[in-house]
Amino acid sequence: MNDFLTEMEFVGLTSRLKRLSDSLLYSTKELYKSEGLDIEPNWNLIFILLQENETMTITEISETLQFSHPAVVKIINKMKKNGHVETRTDTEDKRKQILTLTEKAHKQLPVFEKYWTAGRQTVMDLLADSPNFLEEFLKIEEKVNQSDYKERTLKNLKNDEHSY
Amino acid sequence: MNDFLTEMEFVGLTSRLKRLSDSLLYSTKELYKSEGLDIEPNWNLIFILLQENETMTITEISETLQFSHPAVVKIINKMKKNGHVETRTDTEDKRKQILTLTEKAHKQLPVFEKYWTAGRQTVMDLLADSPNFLEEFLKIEEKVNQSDYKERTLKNLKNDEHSY
DNA sequence: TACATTTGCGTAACCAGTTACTGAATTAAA
DNA sequence: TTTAATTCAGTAACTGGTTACGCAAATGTA
Repeated sequence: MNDFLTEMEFVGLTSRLKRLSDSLLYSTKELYKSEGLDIEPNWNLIFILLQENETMTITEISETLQFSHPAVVKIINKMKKNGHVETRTDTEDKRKQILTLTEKAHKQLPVFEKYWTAGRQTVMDLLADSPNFLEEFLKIEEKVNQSDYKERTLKNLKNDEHSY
Repeated sequence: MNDFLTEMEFVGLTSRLKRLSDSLLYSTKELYKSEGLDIEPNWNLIFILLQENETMTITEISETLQFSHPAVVKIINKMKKNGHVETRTDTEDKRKQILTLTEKAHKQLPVFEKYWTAGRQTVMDLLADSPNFLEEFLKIEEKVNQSDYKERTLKNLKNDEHSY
């Protein structure tokens, strides 16, 4: 493959992560498009949540997925436009939007699920030769969560200065 | 942490990859901003390439980094605006833009390199408890390169249908 | 009870990438 | 040698995410 970013080892990792994540994203979009499904990547997560919980609010979803709330607003607006999600304002707390799956969504779910199952299988295939990947990836996430790139780098910078 | 995406195992992986990649990206931007450096994430890759090769074209860089060429055009335009890169059209092939680092860039490089070294140290720290990560990540990249998510999922879909 | 603070969510502007298209220069082929 | 095909780079429009800001509703407090 002769990949410059791979040769860079630690330096290239961030870009490689983005490259892989983008590649999966665009490929998923293409898959749905070519198969004529009017859904998008990530929607499966919302579908799963709304199946499990019946009703949820924007904030609940954004906290569960650890997305910013405007991101969830955008996704939900698209799903409303496509007729997969309905909203009504909570009568007790009029700030809240109660989200539910529509009849149409429930009807189409079995079809969607075929694709999601195949997709899950793909991820399993991709990970087949990388038995420690999920576990080690989680460790990285936890570390970043605990202290992010900026904090860590500033600390390293300080340490380097002291080492004269 | 109680992360829904992690609980989803294979289903959540794509989103987790994006989450981590975004987190690193935004954190890097913030670092440079807070330290008053007028550079951006990824520019280090261009700097390294232009140090190693003296001159390169847009296409050469986009192939080396495996970015689309419009992405490189955008980055280079910013770097030109900041006075770190100069361009001139190749006299032999007037389509090509010859890119070089400016005097200013060379002058500032030692400062930048302090930050890049500290950043590389951060990535090493993040990977410290994940000794197989780079190796296994590479395997995933190679697999995706060889046959992407869409292709694999369509194949899985077909297999599932046959298994009635 | 009035007022300050917090919360929920919508909008705007931005960001780093993508694909699709274009035009000009080069190269290949008739 | 003319014409067709390819290549290089730039622009436009879009994507899924982000932060920053504002408004209205709910909650806490003097």
